[in-house]
Amino acid sequence: MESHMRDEAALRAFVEDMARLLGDWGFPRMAGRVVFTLMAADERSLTAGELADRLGVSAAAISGAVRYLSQISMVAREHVPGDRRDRYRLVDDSWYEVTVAKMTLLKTLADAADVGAAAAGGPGTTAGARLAGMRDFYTWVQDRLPALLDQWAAEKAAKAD
Amino acid sequence: MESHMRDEAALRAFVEDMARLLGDWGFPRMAGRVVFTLMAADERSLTAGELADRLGVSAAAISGAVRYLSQISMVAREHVPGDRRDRYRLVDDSWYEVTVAKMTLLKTLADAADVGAAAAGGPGTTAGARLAGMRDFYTWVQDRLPALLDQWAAEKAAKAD
DNA sequence: CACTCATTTCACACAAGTGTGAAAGTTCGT
DNA sequence: ACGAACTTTCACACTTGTGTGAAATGAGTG
Repeated sequence: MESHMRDEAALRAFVEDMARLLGDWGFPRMAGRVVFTLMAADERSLTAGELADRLGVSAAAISGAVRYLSQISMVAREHVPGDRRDRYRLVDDSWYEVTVAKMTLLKTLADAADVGAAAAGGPGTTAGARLAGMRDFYTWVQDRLPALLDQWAAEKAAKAD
Repeated sequence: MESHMRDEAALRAFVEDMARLLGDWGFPRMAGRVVFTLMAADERSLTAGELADRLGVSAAAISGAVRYLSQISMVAREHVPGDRRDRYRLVDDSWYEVTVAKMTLLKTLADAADVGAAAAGGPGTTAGARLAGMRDFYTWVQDRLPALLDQWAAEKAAKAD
């Protein structure tokens, strides 16, 4: 049946697309490739060698990428005793986690805007009022995001029944 | 009164911080500096020369930045007749607009995930199900963002009464 | 302990982005 | 039309990120 056929060429293109997309957003390209190779894998985990093979890149590139991804808790390293190879596994819902993590940017923006508003002379000045407005917007959005994400989790759980 | 004093040094630091922050997210640094110099200005608009002076950068750098910012509709160029200098003004709520614009990324991500899910063999496969989950998440968030932003606009309008 | 396979580190090449100075192009006032 | 003020374009230097091959390190096996 067609719907159960893996289109390897299309998947490679997909991985590359996503890596480029994340790359535009400041995410290291190779790390993006690794994440989406794992996403696109039917196996639960892959070795560094498998990742290198599927991506056609050097072992060194994989090494750097998985180190980065481990640090930010996006992949887990599984050391199987009795095997020289480490296995790498995606942390559950890692793209969800990434999204959440990226949202800390909102707090950073809000904080910076607050500092700027004060430096501009407070809300009594044109610039101060403008920067305070920016701060309020990002603060407001940030405050409401957790509830939004909870709602997603709840709907997903309901669907799974 | 202290609260009406501009702290120029702190504002320059603020501008640089924000530019670096946006830079990490794929936004051109100099364009970021220009945006936040305008945000931090009490004047409604600034000339290229004023921007260059305040930032301590070359006129060429300003030229490139405002061209970029005009293209993405973040600053408006105001050509005052009888004056050789162009004036640059922030489009209202431009940081809000930027945020909204960036959210188109969610659709791009969802679309790419959909393609990936199909290439992986559909929801019957491990990878296909995983990618479909990613697609569903981004689609869901994207669907709910407009309402969230409308709510902000409504609350802001209510406060302004 | 020596052997072998897997991973990491390192120096390098290559590509992309960033900002500058100088020259060229525009626009207004006279 | 000329000159002055302002802006844009261009070639260059500098920095940063990216991935490679080769050497070094680490881990299991006989």
